[in-house]
Amino acid sequence: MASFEIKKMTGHLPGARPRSQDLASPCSACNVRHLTLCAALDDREVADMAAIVSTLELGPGEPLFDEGEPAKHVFNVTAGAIKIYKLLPDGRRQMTGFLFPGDFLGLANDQIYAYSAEAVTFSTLCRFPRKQLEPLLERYPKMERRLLSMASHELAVAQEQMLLLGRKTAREKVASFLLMLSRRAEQRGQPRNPVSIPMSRNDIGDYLGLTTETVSRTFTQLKSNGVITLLNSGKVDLADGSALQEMADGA
Amino acid sequence: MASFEIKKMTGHLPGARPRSQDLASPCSACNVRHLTLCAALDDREVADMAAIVSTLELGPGEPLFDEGEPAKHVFNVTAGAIKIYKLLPDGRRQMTGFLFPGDFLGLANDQIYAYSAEAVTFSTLCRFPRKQLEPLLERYPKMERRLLSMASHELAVAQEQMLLLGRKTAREKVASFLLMLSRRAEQRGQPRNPVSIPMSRNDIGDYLGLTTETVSRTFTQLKSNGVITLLNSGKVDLADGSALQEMADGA
DNA sequence: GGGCGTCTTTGACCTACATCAACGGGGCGG
DNA sequence: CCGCCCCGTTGATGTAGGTCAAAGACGCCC
Repeated sequence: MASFEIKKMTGHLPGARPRSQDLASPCSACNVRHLTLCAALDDREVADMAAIVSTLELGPGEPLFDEGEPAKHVFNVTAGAIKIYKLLPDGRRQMTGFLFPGDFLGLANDQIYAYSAEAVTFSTLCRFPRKQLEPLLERYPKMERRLLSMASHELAVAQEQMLLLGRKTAREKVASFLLMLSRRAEQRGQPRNPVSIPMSRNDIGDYLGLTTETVSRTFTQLKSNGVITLLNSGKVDLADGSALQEMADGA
Repeated sequence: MASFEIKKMTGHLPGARPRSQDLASPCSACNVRHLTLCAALDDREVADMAAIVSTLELGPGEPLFDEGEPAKHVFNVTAGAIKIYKLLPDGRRQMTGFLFPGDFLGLANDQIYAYSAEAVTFSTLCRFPRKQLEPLLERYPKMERRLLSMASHELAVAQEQMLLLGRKTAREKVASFLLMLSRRAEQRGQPRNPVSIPMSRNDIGDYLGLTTETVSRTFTQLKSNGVITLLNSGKVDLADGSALQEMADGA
C-alpha cells in the first residue's frame, strides 16, 4: 500500500524528487526556521545544526517511523503534512496529531518512539541524530529552552484535544478541527480561509474519535447549515467563522 | 491519610492556616525530591531552590488556580492528590490529569494557566515563583533538562490518554485507569495492590470521558467478573491484574 | 446516636454515534 | 478514452453509553 502510493508519487511528480538541495547549507535556506527548534540560533549556531542534519522526503502514506522503534532521530517538518498516531492491538487507531511545516517530532523521553508517524501528503523533513543533537543542546541552552517551550506548547494542545475527545459532540469536534487547521495555516503564513484539508475523512475520524461516516455526515450537515462550503481539491470555505467558533467552544 | 485532617481542613476553610514548617529547609527534608524537578540538584543547588520556595496546603476541593489565570507560580505536589481539568462554557468538564507526590504542575508556555487545578484530598505542595525560578533554570541547565524530560514524559502520557479517550470502550478505560493508579502508587513506593482511589466516581468519569453512572456500572461489572474487589475506604483490590491488563490494552 | 447531605449504585429508557450496506464520482493507469 | 479502485456520501439499523429517576450507603455533625 505504502509503496504503491510512493510509486504514484514519484510517477506523478517527476520533478519533485531530485535532491537538488544545497547540501552545504540546507539550514541557512530553511524557510520555516522561525517556527522551529532553530528559531533562536544565530548563523554560526545554525551552521552547527547544518553539520548534523540530513533531509528526507516522503510520499503520501509513507511511514517515517513506528511506535516502539528506537528513537534514533528527531525531525522537523519542512513541507507537507505528517500524521502521528497510536494503535490498539486490534487496529483501532488514534491520531495524536497532524504536523505541518515548522513542527517538530521525535522527542522521546525514553529511547523509544511513543507513536508512529507517516506522511499524509508529499513531505520533506530535516532529520537530526539524537546522539549528535544532544551535545548541541548542552552547548546552546537557548535551544534547549526552545525545545522546552515547544514541548509545553504541545502539552497544552494535547490537553485541549483531551477536552475535545472526552467531552465534545461530533459537531463540536469537526468545528474545532476546521478552526484548528485554519489557525495553523495562518501561523505558517497561509490564508486562513479557505482552508485546505489534505487528509482523508478516515484520518480525520481517527483524529477526532469518530468514524469516517460520522465525519462525512457532519460535514454535509455543516454545509447544509451554510456554515461551510466544500470546494474542489479538498478545500473548505469557512463561510461562517463565528458560528463555527461557537460550535467549537460548545457554547 | 487521616480523615481527622480532612475534617479539620473543611472545618475552617479559607482562613488562617497556622503551619509550622521548618522554613529554613523545606527542601532538604523533601521526601519526594528524587521524583521531582529537584532530582538532579546537589545540596548547594537545592539551597537555592529552598530560598525561593514556599509551601502550601489545600483541603479537599480547594482550588489551587483556575484556567486563564496569570501563571505566576509553578508547583510540586508533596502530599495528597490534585486534579487538573478544563471546562466547556456549559460546565462539561474534562480532567486532564491526576497529580500525586513528586508531580509537577504550572508549566505554562504563555503566561496563563491552561487548566484549572484543585485538591482531591488534603494535599501539600511547594510553590516557586516563575520569575525567581527562571534565573535558576538558566544557572542550572541540569534542571532545565530535567524539566524537559518531565514535559516530554507528560506528553507521552497525554498521547496515551488521547488513545484512551478516542478509541477505548468503557471497560477498557476503567481497566486502564485502575492500572495507571496502581503503577503510579508503585512509583511512589507504595504497594501496587490494593490501590487506593481517592477521587469520586464523578471525577473518574470526567477523566475517562464517561458519566458517573457508567463508571459505577463498570466497577460493579468488573467486580462480578471477579477481576477486582471493592474494599473499604475507597480501596480496590486488583484481583486479576493480567485480565485487567488485557482489557486495558484492548486485546 | 440519630438525622442529613453527599456519593454510589441500580434500574428503565433514550439517543448520538457506530455499524453495515450500497451507490457515485474523480483520478489514475492502461 | 475507458474502466477500476478509492474515497466520500447517503441510508437503514444497531448499540454503547448517556439521561433520568430513585433507592441505598456512608460518613459527618450536632
